[in-house]
Amino acid sequence: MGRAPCCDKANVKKGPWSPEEDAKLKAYIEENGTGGNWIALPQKIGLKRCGKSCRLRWLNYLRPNIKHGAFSEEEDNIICSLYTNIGSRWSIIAAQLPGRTDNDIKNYWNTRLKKKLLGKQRKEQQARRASWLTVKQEMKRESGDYMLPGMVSQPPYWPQQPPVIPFTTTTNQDPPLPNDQESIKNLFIKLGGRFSDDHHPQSSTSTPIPNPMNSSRYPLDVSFAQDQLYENSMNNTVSPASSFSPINSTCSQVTNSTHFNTNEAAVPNDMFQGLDGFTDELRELIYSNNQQIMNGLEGFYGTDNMVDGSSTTGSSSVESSSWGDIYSLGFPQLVTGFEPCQQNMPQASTYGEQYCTWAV
DNA sequence: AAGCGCAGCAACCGCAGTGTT
DNA sequence: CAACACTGCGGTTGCTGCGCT
Repeated sequence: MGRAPCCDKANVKKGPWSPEEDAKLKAYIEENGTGGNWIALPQKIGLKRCGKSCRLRWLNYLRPNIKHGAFSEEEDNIICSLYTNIGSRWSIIAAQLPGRTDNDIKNYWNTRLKKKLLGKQRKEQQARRASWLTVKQEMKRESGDYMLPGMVSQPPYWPQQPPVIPFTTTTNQDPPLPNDQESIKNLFIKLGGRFSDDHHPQSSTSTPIPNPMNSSRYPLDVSFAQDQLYENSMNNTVSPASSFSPINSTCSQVTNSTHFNTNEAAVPNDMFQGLDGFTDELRELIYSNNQQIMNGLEGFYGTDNMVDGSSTTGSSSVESSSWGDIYSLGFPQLVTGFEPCQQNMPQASTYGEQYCTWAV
């Protein structure tokens, strides 16, 4: 049994609003407010409109300070970044962009941004494929047929170098575009986040970890000792996901805790300080979203594979999720910070000191 | 100039969550 | 505590304008 309709559909006007209707609605709300009852509102002012329609018209068009027109580069970046972290929570994304409505952002994403980013991604995939073929030919030429039986001839999914986790639309191979980096940084600053290149406080309980990376490429103070991670994972006390990811904890547990597992993995207290400035809601969303991804990864890899990092088909699990191709675009995610660590685990000892830096 | 296809945007629909009785 | 009313949200639809042939 469905819900009763919110209004008598036979007696309500549908379609575009006329200037007269707009004027009536605007004048009434500016004078009296909505009265907390949208359903009754159209009758009060003599509009043959559904209350929901009035609400939508007000929120998306008539409300003061609504910003119409082209989106800026910074707005693009914010939308993309938040979308990859929290998904299609348009109202929350809109809350970060004053003057923009959720409907506006949704339309903009569906009609332009999505295409723009997917086009970019396609180009990058082609470039990667081309460069892999070149490398493969080069290696063949230099050392003959080096493939052992059973080895899979395919491009390595994981980067062999410590990962760059940019706040941009670029892939992990590309340096972040300064503007993108800057704009997202501005958002985090606006939300109260702290950046490693703002200042470098070491919390009294944190382990001083030398970071070989250029800090400007790792905007948040969220370093983690990868060797330690690997050891803890191999000890199999807790799965890697639960051992150091915030996703199995509440925000407060994460931000207040020094240890994420039972094996004395000293994780700096400020590991997730970049999230401090987010609203609780936004943080919860980011955490829970990444938990979903991680659950997906665990399901795909199996816990054992996640521990020993032996899976060879990792890329598809994320890319085939409902989040689709967008996830491989390289926007900041907790999980993408995690994945490269997993990949590098088997080589961790050969790298010596190697660190996985998280972008949030 | 007319027809067609496409992109962008406004508006609608239905479900889920929350408050009230 | 259940039923109902209302709001908020995200997905989808359909209209409109523009460019191309």
